[in-house]
Amino acid sequence: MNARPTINDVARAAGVSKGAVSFALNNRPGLATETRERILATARELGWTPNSRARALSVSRALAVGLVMARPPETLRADPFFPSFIAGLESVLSESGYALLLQVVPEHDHEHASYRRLADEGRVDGVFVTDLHVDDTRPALLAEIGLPAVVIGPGLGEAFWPAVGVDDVPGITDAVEHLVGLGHTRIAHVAGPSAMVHGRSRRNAWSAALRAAGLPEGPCIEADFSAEAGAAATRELLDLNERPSAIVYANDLMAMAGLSVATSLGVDVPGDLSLTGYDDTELAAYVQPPLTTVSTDVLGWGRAAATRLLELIDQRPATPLTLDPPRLVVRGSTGPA
Amino acid sequence: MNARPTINDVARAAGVSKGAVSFALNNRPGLATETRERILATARELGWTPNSRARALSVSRALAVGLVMARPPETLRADPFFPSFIAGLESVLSESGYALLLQVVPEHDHEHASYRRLADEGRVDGVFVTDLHVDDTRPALLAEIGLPAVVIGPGLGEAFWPAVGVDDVPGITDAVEHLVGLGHTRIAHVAGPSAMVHGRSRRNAWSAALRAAGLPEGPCIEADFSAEAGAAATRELLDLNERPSAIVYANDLMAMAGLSVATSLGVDVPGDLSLTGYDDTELAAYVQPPLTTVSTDVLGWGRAAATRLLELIDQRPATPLTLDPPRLVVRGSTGPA
DNA sequence: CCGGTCTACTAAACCGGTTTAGGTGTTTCC
DNA sequence: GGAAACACCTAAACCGGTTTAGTAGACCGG
Repeated sequence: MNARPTINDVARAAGVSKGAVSFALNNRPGLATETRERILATARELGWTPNSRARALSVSRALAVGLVMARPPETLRADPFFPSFIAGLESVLSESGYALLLQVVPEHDHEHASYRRLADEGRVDGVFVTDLHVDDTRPALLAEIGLPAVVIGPGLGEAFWPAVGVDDVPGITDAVEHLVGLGHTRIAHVAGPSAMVHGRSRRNAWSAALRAAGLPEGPCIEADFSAEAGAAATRELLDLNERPSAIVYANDLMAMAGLSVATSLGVDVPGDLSLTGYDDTELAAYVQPPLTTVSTDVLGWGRAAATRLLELIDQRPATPLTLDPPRLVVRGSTGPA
Repeated sequence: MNARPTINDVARAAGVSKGAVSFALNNRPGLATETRERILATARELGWTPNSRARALSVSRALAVGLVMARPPETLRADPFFPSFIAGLESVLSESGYALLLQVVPEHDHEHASYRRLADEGRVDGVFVTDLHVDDTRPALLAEIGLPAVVIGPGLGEAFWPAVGVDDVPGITDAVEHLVGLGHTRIAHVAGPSAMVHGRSRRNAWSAALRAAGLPEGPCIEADFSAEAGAAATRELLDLNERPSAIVYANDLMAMAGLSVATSLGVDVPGDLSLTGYDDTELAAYVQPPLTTVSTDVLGWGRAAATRLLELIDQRPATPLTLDPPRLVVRGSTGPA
């Protein structure tokens, strides 16, 4: 039944020692070419595959890396980020024989325990850290544990911490400039939580772009990336005495919810109000009017993050990684002021 | 640095043999209470944690299970299913000390190789199978390999294959009955791929519900669960000489895209046309009008699937699992005919 | 006082690989 | 011609647990 051949079986069949087989399989020097080939042939014949459990033990490596998602499932639910990101990670990891271990913890608090456990049990050789908070304590924890980690987030200098910079500044800047070009002067922002790095950085980018255009900072409402909060924020903005003529949202979900609110209040988009999102969700192109938004190369981030983490684990020097910059996709939700 | 204490260290510190420590930690009989407690105290003192690599090797178990997602990242992107499902899996797995291993393969073809590799390398003790196709060959493959597996999908008898039945019939039935109750007689369906089990089963449910109501089968267009296809299908339906007065979509994404198409064509929803979705995506409640849809307990499926798989792996008898049935959520997108 | 049973533990094998320390037999070099 | 160098391979230790076989000592009955 479970008679998967071991390295011992191969050794016996090839008439050599266990060690010789290991040498041959990892093509290390010290074997006659003829012997090496005989061993490899035997291994192939027997259908031998390495047992990663045994290997992991003997090389003191887990041959796996971890991704901890610390959010309530509800927030996770609509996130367009993870599936693509994971696909990107996987494309690199699987080629190096690494597996991806996933953990979901309901609350931020549990996350520390989660990382510690992964490390203590020797389940992973490194981890990815996403959704970085301002003053996040995880980097310190991971440094203390000595677990290689790559942070995925905007605007972190490589010097500060091994990170894959997912720079969202240019995307937001482009969106604001696009709106400015259309003649808008009152440009509002519906932000993500200011406690989160990517919430804050998008807000700062919006603010900086307005300043650069010589415009006053429009109203800004802090939300939490959810549809509900996006809808509420939009209602609030439309209730203002001096309505904004354009709103830059920190993600598509809030933008699409906002679009519905505007429509239901009889506000014409883009006639009376222009909207932009962020993420370029699949649905964004199919709402009415189609959403102008920022498309990002999440798959590419995944690949980059995985590449960097493997380099870190193997203590190789970091190779330069090129990430496609975010790209503004202009659709129907933005128009002249 | 990496001086995590091993069972040997504990043994030495407690002045006993390695085996005794193992006995104590797995509280097996054959140790004096006093000795056992001394060992446990020492282990606690030293901060010992089990090395799951070593354990995995010696018990010939991976202590991990796998989930293979075989879809192009684009399709994966907008899927509301996976994040919640994974959260459900994790809540059960982590309690049993199992890890979840994720694989993403770009095409369906690679999936077989993927499962085989996971099994051959001894990385997992079992797997979950989702997105079942009609005439899917994976169950046969997994049976051949001898890898425990749980299929997640609608309408599969437990007898046929260890499965967690995610029955979508009642949800679709409720939707159709709701529309019938509102006086609709021409009820169309925008289906998922008929090659996929959950595409087909939802279509059959729609068809059966109409028959039960004594209504003729309305037009049905096969799509692929994507926003683009949903929009196209809707356009096609609205172009018919005899327009349907209601459309039942196989998922929310297509329904929301369809809603936008209807709106842009000047068709009033729900005045001229009623629409229902499936999934109860976060955004569904925030489009205009809010989408009537079917809410499902994806988290619960995850928990159930994980529970069943662990039972299978441990060769324990299957406990009965209660799954919350899908629930129709009536919102603004449906109204009197 | 001796053989048998029971308790409480130890020693050692084992899981399936990797890696290091030898150990042959042949070649090389002075 | 003998020692050193080398190529090629084996034996055995090791990773950190689990598990089995075995043993020392206490206890018991006759």
